[in-house]
Amino acid sequence: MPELPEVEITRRGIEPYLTGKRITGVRVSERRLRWPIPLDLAARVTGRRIVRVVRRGKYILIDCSANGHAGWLILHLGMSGSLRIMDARAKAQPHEHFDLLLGKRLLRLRDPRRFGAVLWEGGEIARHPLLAGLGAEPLEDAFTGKLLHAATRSRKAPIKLVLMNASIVVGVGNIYANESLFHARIDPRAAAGRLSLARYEALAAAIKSTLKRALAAGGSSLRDFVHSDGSSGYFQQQYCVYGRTGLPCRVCRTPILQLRQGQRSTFYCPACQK
DNA sequence: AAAAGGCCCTGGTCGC
DNA sequence: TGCGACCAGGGCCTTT
Repeated sequence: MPELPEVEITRRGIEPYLTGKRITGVRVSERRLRWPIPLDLAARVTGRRIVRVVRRGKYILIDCSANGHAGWLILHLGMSGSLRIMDARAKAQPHEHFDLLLGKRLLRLRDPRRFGAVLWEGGEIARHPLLAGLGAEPLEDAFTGKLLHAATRSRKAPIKLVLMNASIVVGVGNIYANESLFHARIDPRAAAGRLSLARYEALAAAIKSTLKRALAAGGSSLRDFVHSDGSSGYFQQQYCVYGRTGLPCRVCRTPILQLRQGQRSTFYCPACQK
C-alpha cells in the first residue's frame, strides 16, 4: 500500500538508526517474498558499515559500499510492508520475515502479503534491473509538465494508467493518481497523448502538491517511528475522490463516480474533471 | 512499441 | 456462526 510519501517517511524514520552503523547479521524467517531473499545475503552484508539510506521510487536503498566495493541492500515494501527499528532482543511476530541486525538494535520488515522484497546489488545500483527502467522522481525539479507532455506524445492509454506507469513517473500509486487528477481537473479517461502542455503543467503541479501534502501529514509520525506499531498504512488525510464513490464532490457537490481502469478502481468527479 | 491481462499474496468485508 | 467469494494493491511478466 505504501506510495512514495509513505516510503519516504519510512526512509527518514529509519535513516538515523542506520547511517554509520555496522551490520552484524541478518535473520530470515520467511524467504518467499516478491522474490526470494538471496541465500547468500548474510555473507554479503555482515560486517559492512552503512553509508547512507536513499530512496528511488518506492525502493529504499541502503548503501553499504566500502573502499571502492559497491554494495546495496534493496528494500521494497510492496503493498503491506513496513519497517521498524527494534531492540535486538525483540522476538519476531507472525509476518515479520526479515531483520537486519545492527548490534543492539535491528531493522525489521513486517509484510503480511509478502509483495515486498529484500535484495542485494553488488555493482552499480542504478543499473539494477529493477531500477534501470524507472522514470522521473516527481518531487525533483526535473519533473515538469514539459517532461510529462514529451513522454506521452505517442500514448493513447488513459492518463490515469500512464501516471501509474513507473517507467514514466515513479511513486504515484492508485490513491495519489486519483487525487492528483482531481486537483488538476483532468478526466482520468483522457488519452494521454491528447492532453495539452498546459494541462500537463497543471498535472505535474498537482502531483507535487498532493505528494508533499501527504509527506507533511506523515512527518508527524516520524518522532514515534521506533515506538509506533509500524502498520501506519496511509496517513490520516482527507481524500477528495479516492474511496468516495457516491459522496458529494468537495468542490461542486456532484456525486463522485467510480470505474475500473486496468483492473484498478478509479474515482473522479464528472463535473470538475473534463 | 504499446496495451492489456495475469500473477504473486493475505487480511478484511460481505452475502448467504 | 461459518464459509466462500471477492476486493485491495505494486509491478513484473507474458501475450496480443
